[in-house]
Amino acid sequence: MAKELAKSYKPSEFEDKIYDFWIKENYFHAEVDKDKKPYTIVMPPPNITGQLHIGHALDETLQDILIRWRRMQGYSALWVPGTDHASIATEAKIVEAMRKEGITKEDLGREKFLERAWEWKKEYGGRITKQLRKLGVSCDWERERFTMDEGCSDAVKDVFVKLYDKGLIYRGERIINWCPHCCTSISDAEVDFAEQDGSFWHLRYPLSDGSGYVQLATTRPETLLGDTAVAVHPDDERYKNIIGKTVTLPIVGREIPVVADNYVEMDFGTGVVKITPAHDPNDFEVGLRHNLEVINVMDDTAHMNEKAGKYQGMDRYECRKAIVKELEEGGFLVKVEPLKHNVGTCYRCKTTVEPRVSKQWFVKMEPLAKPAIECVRNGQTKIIPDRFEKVYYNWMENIKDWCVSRQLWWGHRIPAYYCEDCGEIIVAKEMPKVCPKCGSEHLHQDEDTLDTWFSSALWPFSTLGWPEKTPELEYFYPTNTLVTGYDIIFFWVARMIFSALEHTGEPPFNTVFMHGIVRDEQGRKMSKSLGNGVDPLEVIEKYGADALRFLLVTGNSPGNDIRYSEKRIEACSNFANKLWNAARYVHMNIDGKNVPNKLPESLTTEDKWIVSTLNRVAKEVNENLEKFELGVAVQKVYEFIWDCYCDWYIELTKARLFSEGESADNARQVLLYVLDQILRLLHPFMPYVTEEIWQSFDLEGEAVMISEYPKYSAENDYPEAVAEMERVMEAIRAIRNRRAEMNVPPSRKAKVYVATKFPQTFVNGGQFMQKLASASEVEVADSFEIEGAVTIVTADAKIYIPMEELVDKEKELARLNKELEQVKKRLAQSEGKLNNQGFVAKAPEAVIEKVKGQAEKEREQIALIEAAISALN
RNA sequence: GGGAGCAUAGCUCAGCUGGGAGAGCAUCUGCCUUACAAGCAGAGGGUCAUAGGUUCGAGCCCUAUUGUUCCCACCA
Repeated sequence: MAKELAKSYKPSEFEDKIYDFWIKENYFHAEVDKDKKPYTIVMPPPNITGQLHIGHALDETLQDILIRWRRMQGYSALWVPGTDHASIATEAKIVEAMRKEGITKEDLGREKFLERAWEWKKEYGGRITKQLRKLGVSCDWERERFTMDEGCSDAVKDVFVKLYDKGLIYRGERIINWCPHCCTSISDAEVDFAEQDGSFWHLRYPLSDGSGYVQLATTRPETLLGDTAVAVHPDDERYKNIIGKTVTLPIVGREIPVVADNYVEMDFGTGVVKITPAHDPNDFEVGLRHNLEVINVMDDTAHMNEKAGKYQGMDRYECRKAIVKELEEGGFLVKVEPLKHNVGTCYRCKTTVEPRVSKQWFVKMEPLAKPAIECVRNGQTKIIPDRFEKVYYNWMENIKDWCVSRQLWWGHRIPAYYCEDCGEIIVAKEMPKVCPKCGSEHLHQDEDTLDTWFSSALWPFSTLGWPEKTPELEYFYPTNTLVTGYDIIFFWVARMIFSALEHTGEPPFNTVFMHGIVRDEQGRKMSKSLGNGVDPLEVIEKYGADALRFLLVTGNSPGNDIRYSEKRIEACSNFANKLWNAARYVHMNIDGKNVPNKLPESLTTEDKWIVSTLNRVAKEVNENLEKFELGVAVQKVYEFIWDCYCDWYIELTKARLFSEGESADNARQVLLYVLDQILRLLHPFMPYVTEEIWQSFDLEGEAVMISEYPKYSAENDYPEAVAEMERVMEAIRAIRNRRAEMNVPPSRKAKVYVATKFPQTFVNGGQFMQKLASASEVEVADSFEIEGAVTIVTADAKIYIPMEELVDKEKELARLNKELEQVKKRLAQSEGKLNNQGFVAKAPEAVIEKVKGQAEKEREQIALIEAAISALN
């Protein structure tokens, strides 16, 4: 590893090298270790079809921060990576590729198709995990899993069989959402509703007895071909007399009944609804209640089928046009009005879904949902932020059965077998040799595969070896934290919870840490169609992974969206550069001097100040991380490094390092010690640059990533030194402030007189005032009688700077008066509180004391300023 | 129709259990001070959406209103 630091910070020159080093040393690997406490995260498996996008970057960064932090705290920290087979998405990609070659799935056949799919997986499946590595993720690659690997597939079969045996999986003919493009059923959760401009066609259906007609309206005239009734509300006086009669379906000529059903809203439209049980979920329900015939008029691709008569072969939208035309010609069309309405679309391909009756496998949800609700309600699993618990309950409490079968080939084939002779259905992990009922050898497996989410639902335990009782499962399960976006609560989080409870008897994780999505600079969702996506790999190339990670975590609060901006990432990169240069400063001062990495015996006030501040920051950062306030934690680390260490402490050491001796030696030790602690504190957030810097020093241990994370220690807390240092710092700031206001260049030094009740503090601090406040000399006493000087009043000191020619008496008076006003205002506030009976009676003691202290300081300041004013007059 | 989030400096956002409003960027001023000009030192800029309420005390808690984003359900 590098033993010296390059002149400038160039992340691209060392990030890959550092990652290889970690891998080579096997630091990411976690073992069952009874001497340590386990900490486990399972990675939400990215789709094998996927390319790394900024959303992954956010998700992985948050996980990596948590896992690195816990690892450094001494946990056996396991982060299980893996990928998802993504049945629909992957199959669609492969089919598309084949289409370009002019072949279809059917041309190839199932076997050959799957061979091709596995080939594809082999070629592209590793792409995304390679990209993940660029981010610096410290997951245990030895334990990488795939949802279709042997173990996960076994878990899937096991679960399916168990649920079936318990009666929680059944096969039935129901109305489901069908995607005519993907040619498969999809679950309710996979339907996205989108508002579309449509039309409302008002139609007239003649009564069969010739006594008139009923008028109704529809947004889907083509489904008329499948109508098997019209419905009215049972209490609707207008239509009481026609209930039980029949109407004759225009064009088709079929006689269909008028039924009465509560589903119809009297106030909407004409109060008459056409009923198409095969193509509308509500109509399907009505159909069940009235024993209506179900006539499916479309095929798999939403083209009209033989039931559509002369319209057979037409696409549903062509058919719509044709039907409308014919209705119009036949005098059945009353009017057309424009209408905005919500249309269900496939979440993968955005094609309008076609509700359709078909035979599918379902998971019975109610019995599974109950314990899953309880598990969150009683706090076994906590969702952060907790507002998402409401979303979770809402979904779980209104859940419908889950359609899990898919008419796809790529995925887990349903372990159900049918006897061709007696029709027996056998659900088992392996195909039986003969039918257990009739002994026939003619069996075949169900053609369908399972919803991708069926296997993802098992991910937290299937990846740890379940259903085998592995040592890993025993030790690392239940997992600790699940980090994911709020957009997949239903798809994934909810399903993992009920699956885990059902199959392992325990919740899959104790905390769900939700994050938002990454938006562009204008706050828009990043999407392919908008072309506003940011490629994380390009960002890494340009600014480094550390800067990207830092961007994603700063200002991040649980559950909230964040915006990406070029400006912000520059700021993050500048921060890494700042740290880099601070490290170079330390090198410059310690190289070749054999500086031990520990605190020296005797510490100066500024040493104690920086050590104490570090100590307190470490305490707070740990607390924030415990509470998943990662954005707050990183902010504190940032401020400590930039403001405390760089802008103050390093500057403070310059005076000491200027002259050699014990004080200089001690300063070197403190500089190094604090830098080491800083690198550890920052490491989970910016792993690469901290490691590169850490390795450039000769520190005890192998790597910062496996060093111990800083924590609070009482012995490193020096409250008095902190108070003293702050007095001096306040004075320095005040002097700088005045000089800046007066446009005095730093090169122009001036003698400084400090009148104070803390003489020793300012005598010690004098050297800093010389260095940092352009003082030529500092004199300290109880009081001074100085004419014609600039007067600066701080809480603990009255400072005079004689700069006669620069002092404009009028201006100085004006400034002092302004300051006097401000302090008086504050005093009035403080006294107001103290004179308030309620405040004194009810406020906590500490708060009252604080206000008293403030008031006292303010009175002193007022006296000092008034004295300065009268001295000028 | 039901629910949730957000509204704080010109911009993007923090603000932990109520106890004297913060950062980054932008703007302005002065500095190449031997780690860093990707920097240093300063300055200006806020009725914390509006109106009530609770409290000794509200950016924070409660109610209503407005604007905005999102989720769920879905009306034919």
